[in-house]
Amino acid sequence: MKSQSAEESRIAQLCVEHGLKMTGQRRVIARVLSDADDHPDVEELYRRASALDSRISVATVYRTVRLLEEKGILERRDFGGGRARYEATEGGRHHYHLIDVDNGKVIEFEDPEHEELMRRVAERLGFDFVSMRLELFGKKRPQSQKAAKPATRSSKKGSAE
Amino acid sequence: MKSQSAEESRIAQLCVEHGLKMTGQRRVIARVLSDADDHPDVEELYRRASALDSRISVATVYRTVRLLEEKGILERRDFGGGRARYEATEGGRHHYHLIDVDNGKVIEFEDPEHEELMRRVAERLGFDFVSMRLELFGKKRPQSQKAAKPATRSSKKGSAE
DNA sequence: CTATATGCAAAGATTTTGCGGCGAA
DNA sequence: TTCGCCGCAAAATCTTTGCATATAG
Repeated sequence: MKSQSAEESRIAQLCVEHGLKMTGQRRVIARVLSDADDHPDVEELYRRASALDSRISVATVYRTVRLLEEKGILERRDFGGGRARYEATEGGRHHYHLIDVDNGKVIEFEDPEHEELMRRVAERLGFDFVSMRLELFGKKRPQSQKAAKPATRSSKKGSAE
Repeated sequence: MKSQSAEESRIAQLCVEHGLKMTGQRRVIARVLSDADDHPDVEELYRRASALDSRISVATVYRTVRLLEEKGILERRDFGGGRARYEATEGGRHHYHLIDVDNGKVIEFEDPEHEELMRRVAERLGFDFVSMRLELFGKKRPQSQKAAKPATRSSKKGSAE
């Protein structure tokens, strides 16, 4: 969802700043991550990366997301379903996730005062705030339309939201 | 959290209320869960349950926690490390978790106004609040000795907390 | 040139499931 | 008696790793 240009993607730049070698594969994965505005799991990242360059293996995707997570460039999410999902770390404001318990859809929302609140909590407990994870689960309020689909717990091929 | 008596554990009672058969194994697992004041993973639950009754298999533990989670009796947590951890759903106030990024220790904290805040967020987005998950990651502040010591307990490396 | 990365496949780790037998209600 | 539950082990997932080769810096 960002610059489709030929220049380095935002995440590729971060990789360089962190002293990582920019191989072809890594550059492609970085671009996929930079362009994503959802929360793809490894399988989905692999699919998207493969579409751009077929010389990429899943192992590399796993190694890359792991590395980027360690560097703080990526954040891992768990929305249930057993697979880790990733999204780029944001610089300033964070956003959180509301998961529709009926269909697993993820809605992002912001809450500016939230992080400040958590910083204070951390401080009160004697910690420096590093990051946070907030997931809200809700049921769509039945005001206007469609009946909720059964809460399918085993979405094998959900890909991303 | 601690009725070591011969009567049904709190969770066992909930099982009955939900129409589940109370087999010997299930009763033991229910007791282990009722007595736990940490966040055991399946392996740890299996260990504790086995100590009370050796005729229990891991498969049953997996099946049980899954069932109880579906019934809303248990909540699954993900503190990183790849394994799901469980804790009993609380009736009234909720507590949240602060994870020490340096050693993985988990500290519980409360924040009464928090749930109300989240209820309002959900409402604003057109949802009814179902539940939430909040994990805060922090680094222990080295400086001020007077920093409030966490009034909660923490854990060990391997199995639970 | 050397430290990193990668592919591939095998190994790990965690969780689920098929099936025959058992037991709670 | 009936239907749910259990143990066992195989299988399904998801993720990591050993090793030989390739390549960025």
